[in-house]
Parts: sequence; structure tokens; C-alpha cells
Amino acid sequence: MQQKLNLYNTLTRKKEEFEPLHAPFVGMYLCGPTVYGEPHLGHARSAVTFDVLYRYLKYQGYKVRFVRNITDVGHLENDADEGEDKIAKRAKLEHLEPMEVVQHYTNVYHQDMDKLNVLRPDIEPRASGHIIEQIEMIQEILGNGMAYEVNGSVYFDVQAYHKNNKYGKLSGRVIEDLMANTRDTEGQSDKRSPLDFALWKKASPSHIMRWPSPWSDGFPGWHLECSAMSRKYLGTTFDIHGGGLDLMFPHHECEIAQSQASNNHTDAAKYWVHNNMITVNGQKMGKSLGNFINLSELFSGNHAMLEEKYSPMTIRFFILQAHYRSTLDFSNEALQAARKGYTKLMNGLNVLKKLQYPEDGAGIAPDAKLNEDLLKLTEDCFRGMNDDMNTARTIASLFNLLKKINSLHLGQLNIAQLERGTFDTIRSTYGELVLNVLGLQEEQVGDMDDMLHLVLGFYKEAKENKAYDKVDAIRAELKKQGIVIKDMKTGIDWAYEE
RNA sequence: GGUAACGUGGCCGAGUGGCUAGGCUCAGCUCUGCAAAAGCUGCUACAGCGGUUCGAAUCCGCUCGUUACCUCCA
Repeated sequence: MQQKLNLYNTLTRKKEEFEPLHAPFVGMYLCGPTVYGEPHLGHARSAVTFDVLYRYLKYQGYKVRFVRNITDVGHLENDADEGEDKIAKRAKLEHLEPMEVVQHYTNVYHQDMDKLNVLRPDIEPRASGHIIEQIEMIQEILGNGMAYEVNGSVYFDVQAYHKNNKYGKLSGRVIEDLMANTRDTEGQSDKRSPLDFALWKKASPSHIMRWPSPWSDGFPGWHLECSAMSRKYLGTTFDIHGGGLDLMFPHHECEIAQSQASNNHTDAAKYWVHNNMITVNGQKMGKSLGNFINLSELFSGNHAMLEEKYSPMTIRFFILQAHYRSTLDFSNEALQAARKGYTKLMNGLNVLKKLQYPEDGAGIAPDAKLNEDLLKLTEDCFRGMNDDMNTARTIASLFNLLKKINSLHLGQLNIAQLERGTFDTIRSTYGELVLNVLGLQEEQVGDMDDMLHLVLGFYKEAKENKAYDKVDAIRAELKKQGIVIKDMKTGIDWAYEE
């Protein structure tokens, strides 16, 4: 059995056993959102994927420092020199201060992530709050001869860097190919080479967001903030750097270059982890294609592509049912299936709460084979997690375990046939994986047991009196509340409707 | 054009050489006043062609198809 977590490292293109640099401490950085618009399903996937990694590492006993930034400056519309800052553009459109835009969409992001039960990071730094650190880093890179200043702007010199380093090591790009295929800047740029990227940009007179620097009043380049902030809070080398696959090039490639060219002289992170994209009809969901669905639209059902609204936990389960490195295709059918699967898993949690291990032993001998099988199922759950965080496999194993749990509840299997230890292991594994690691939570009203106990009393009475019209009425009323009655040999119980 | 992936049953989606993925859907059975729930059983698979192998969805080659990155994107 794989005891240890294995992670696919984009840098080596291999699954590697996770070994922290300074156990038990783990440093983890995730590229957060640029807060100029509503978060969509793609943001959710990235956040949920690394939330599960964060949770699982903590579950394994590591002391994790998780940093996820907020990009509030420097992210330009395009690579051209006249590219507009995304946030400034939005601010102009809505007649707001840029920081109002930033605050608004940061709040929305937090609210949506809270709904998805994504844990808040330990540190959530903003790019605009770390201008000094970014300037320092630029000075280091200039000092090491791998950047140059032109007209108040500073650019990273990719070719100078490439002499002693390998630009393209993360994304697998070949610099010569990039040179041959990159669009010509037609002499309009200050850059020496189209591959070079901005570390500092001089602000045009109309540009609102600006800070003083040794070179000009201006603003930092997009790639720089992650390098500066990850170093400040996690050190020159840390364990895990995450992000969406679309950030691999150029963003993460540039981060590595900046880190190597600064006084760090490291790749920044030991493990580079990338989640794949969400697709719609096989095409990437993205801003440029205009086929993205905001989280608020998913939660409310208010979007032309949506047949109904989908709860946050349905979304979370939908994301977790696929492996994070596969593309995941959006469809109403898939989300409806996810909703039912999620509910089934949560009903299992309620069943488990009610199961009691018989104290008297009841004189029944434990079934060795059964115990072995059940323990194997619990191990399978972890085997899935350890194999590159394969939550799809973990969930499949949980469903296998759930069948057994339901059989115990139904009396088809006798709890007394289990060893006490087996029973406890099942209960804790199922509960902790579902709630703490996968981060799924109950969405329905919490403790309805007391109230339902009363109703079920009436139900039982009506049944015993064969007052079936009354029985049917109770069932119908509860069904309206999303509760279904389960008549079993062993008694009457309830469950959420799937 | 360059680079990297992918193509699994009605739908979604795991699975890198031999051992049941799983969820949803559909059909049947058990239970049941009727249901529901749950359990059990079944139904459709590995794009095509060739090769390696005792044995391939899994390795190799070719063909077809799809996508991503190379410009902002999680």
C-alpha cells in the first residue's frame, strides 16, 4: 500500500513522493484570483483542488502555511505596451476607485469560496501591498545582469538568463522555437526581445494605479508579485506551488526565471502542481470565449445554460469526482448526477451516526473475512488520496464502503460480526475523509432528528392503525421538505431525498 | 506552424500489462398495504488499423477525431 502522498510534479513530469523540505512544516503557495470580475467555475476548481491538498496535508499532521494571493495590480489586458490594467479598466467602466473594484470582487470571491467550504489561506497577501518587496527583487535581478531598464521600465532579459539557466524548463518550451514563433513587436516595444517580460512598467499619464520607484512612477509586472510574496512568506524555496494549467506558461515559467535570476537562485518551489481546466462542450471555459458560468449564477440557476440551480456542495462534489489533472466537462446532466451522489454520501454520514456497536457482544463470532474486506475498503480510500490526490478514486472507495454501512444499518450484515476496531475505523475513516479532507458538509438544516422523531411517531401510529391515507399524507408533506421516510424491518428512519 | 495532452459503455468519470472502479440513467429481484429508501442482479466500453507480448483499454507505430498552451485566462 502506498503510505505516502505522491504528487505529480510538473517540473519533472513525474509522480514523486511528497517529502517536505523542513518537515513537519509545509509551505504552499497558490496563485489566487485577479479581482476584476465575478469568480466562475474555473476559479472554483483551482480553489477546491488546492483546498483538498491543504486539508489532506493538515490531516496527515503537517504544519502547513498556505499562502494564496490576491492580484490587485499589474495584470494587463494584453502583452502590448499600451495594454490596460484589468482593474483600472473595470474601475473606469463603473466609475469607481480601483480599490473599490478590488474590495468588491475580493469580497465576492471570499463569499463564494466560503460557500464552497474552501478554507481561507493562512496568509492572503495583495500585490499592491508588496511594492517594496517587488522593487527589491527587481534590483537583485538588475544587479545580476538579467534585466535592463528602458525609458523608466524594466524588463527581464530572457536571453541573458538563458545563457546559464534554462528558460522553458517548466513548460517544456524550447526557447529557439519561441523566438521563431513569437509575434514580432514591430519595433513599438521597448523590449529587446519579444520573449522579455516586464518587471516594472512606467505609468502613462492616464494610468491611475502608480507607485514611485527608482526607475519611474509606475507599477510592477504581473509575474513578479507571486515571486516577491511567496519569498517573503515562505522563503526562497518552499514545498508546493499551485495554479491552473493555463498559468504554467508564461506566468509560472517567469516566476522560476525571476527566482533563479534574483538572489534566491532557486526554482522557488520543489513541487509545481497544476489543475486542469473545466470545459463546456469540450471547449475550455474561459473569459476570452465568453462561455464561463459564474458561481453566483450556478448557485441561483440564473443562466441560460442552466436547467436548475446547483448548490455549492453539488459543485464541490462535481469537481472532486474527477481527477484534478483531467479536464472536466460541464453539463446539466453531470451536475444533476453529482447532486444525487453528494446526497447519497451525506446520507451515509447520518446512517453512521446512528449505528451503535453492541456493548454486550451478543455472542456472535467476528467474521474474519468480512473484517478484512472492510478494512481493505478503508485503505482503498487513502490509496486513492495518496496516488496524486485522486479524489475520484477515493470517492469510489467511499461508495463501496457506504454499501457495507447501509447493509449494517439494514440488518443485512450484523455489526457484531465486526471487530470493535474495524467498526471504529470505518466510522472515523468515512467521517473524516468526507468532512475534513474532501471538505463536504451538510447543506440541509442541521439537527432535525428531534423534530422528525415526533413526526415519525405519528407515522408509526398511523401505520399500525392501518390509516393509510394519513400515512400517505405524512409522507407527502415530508417529501416537500426534501425528507423521505424509510420503512425497514428494523424500524422507521428518514433520509434526505436524492 | 511549434509544443503538450486526450479519444472508455446512454451520460459523467477512474484505471499505465493479467485481478469489480464509482456515480447518474435504464430493467429485474428482495423488502413492502402501495411506495420510497437500501441491498442484490443485469444491460450497453475501452476511436480505427497494425505491431510487441503467453496476455493490452493500458506499451510501440500509423490513420482519423478533439482539445490546450504558444496573447489575458484558474
